[in-house]
Amino acid sequence: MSRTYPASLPCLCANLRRASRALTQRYDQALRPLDITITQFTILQALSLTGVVSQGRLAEILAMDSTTLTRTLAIMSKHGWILSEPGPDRRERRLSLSPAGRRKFQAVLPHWQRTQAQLRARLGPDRWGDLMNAINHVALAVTD
Amino acid sequence: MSRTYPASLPCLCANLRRASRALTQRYDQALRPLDITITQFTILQALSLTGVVSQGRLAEILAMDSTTLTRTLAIMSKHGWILSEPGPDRRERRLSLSPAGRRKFQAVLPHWQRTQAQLRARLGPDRWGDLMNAINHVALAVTD
DNA sequence: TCGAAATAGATGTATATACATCTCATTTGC
DNA sequence: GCAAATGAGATGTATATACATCTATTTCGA
Repeated sequence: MSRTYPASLPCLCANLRRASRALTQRYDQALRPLDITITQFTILQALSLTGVVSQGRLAEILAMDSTTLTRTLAIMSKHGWILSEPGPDRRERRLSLSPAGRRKFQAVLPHWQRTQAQLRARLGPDRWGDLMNAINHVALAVTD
Repeated sequence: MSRTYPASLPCLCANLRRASRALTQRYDQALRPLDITITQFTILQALSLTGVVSQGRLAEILAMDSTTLTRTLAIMSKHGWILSEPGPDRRERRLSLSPAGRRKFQAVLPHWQRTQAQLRARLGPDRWGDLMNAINHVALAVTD
């Protein structure tokens, strides 16, 4: 065990949560000057990939409770980044990026990219790829 | 991309956070009958491994802001699980498990173990080991 | 030695997260 | 066709998380 950091705890969840906190702090720090969090940027990115999508489906994609999304979308809507229209099924909200949301996404993109690139360089492309595979496999294994 | 779940987002942090949410939900669900969260159990486990430790050092071990720990420890202290005494340096708090904390940890341990074992079986021991390595490597790479 | 700088943790505030429960809309069984 | 069951999302509440700032203590430099 190093002075400042133990190699591992016995719990996979604890270790994953620790890595998640560390990474989140790093990304949030990089995005702070742009007044957006990695949580919010992730939603911009997801919407930019999916196009129009219901809140429930977006929650599924992010393995996030749909009611959590309600709160975060409220914050993002205050910034004018989100379009939310009732669908043909009028219980559901059909979400998409507003023009301001697209602009915001484009503005933040290079900062996000720089942060990813730094981390990728530090880990090496092999470890990076393995990591991406592994964590997505976990998410899958847990979800279904 | 499956119907209910996309293989991957382009952002490492987004994917790690997604896996973290999914895993946390799974562990929390398993521990719910015992009235404890995986966050709190992780602190019991960490204290059981370290013995007496300062709040700052514990925060370092968990890659968690020390002030975050203040809030979670307050909840755990209400349950009587935590001993907190001033150290020789009287700014710092020297934390350890109370007898009730040790009992709680022992009581929860088998439930945590069962959850881990299920997940490990599902992932396979190779993937499990790779995953543990990879995520701890990320935490290290980000932290120093 | 004494004042300045640094450090440990507490507190105020904002976001992130999920569950229980509620409302309203849709689907389903008869 | 209608009552019951289901489903989508909103709201109340509790925990998790971090940053800015504050207080109390310690350390450090002249």
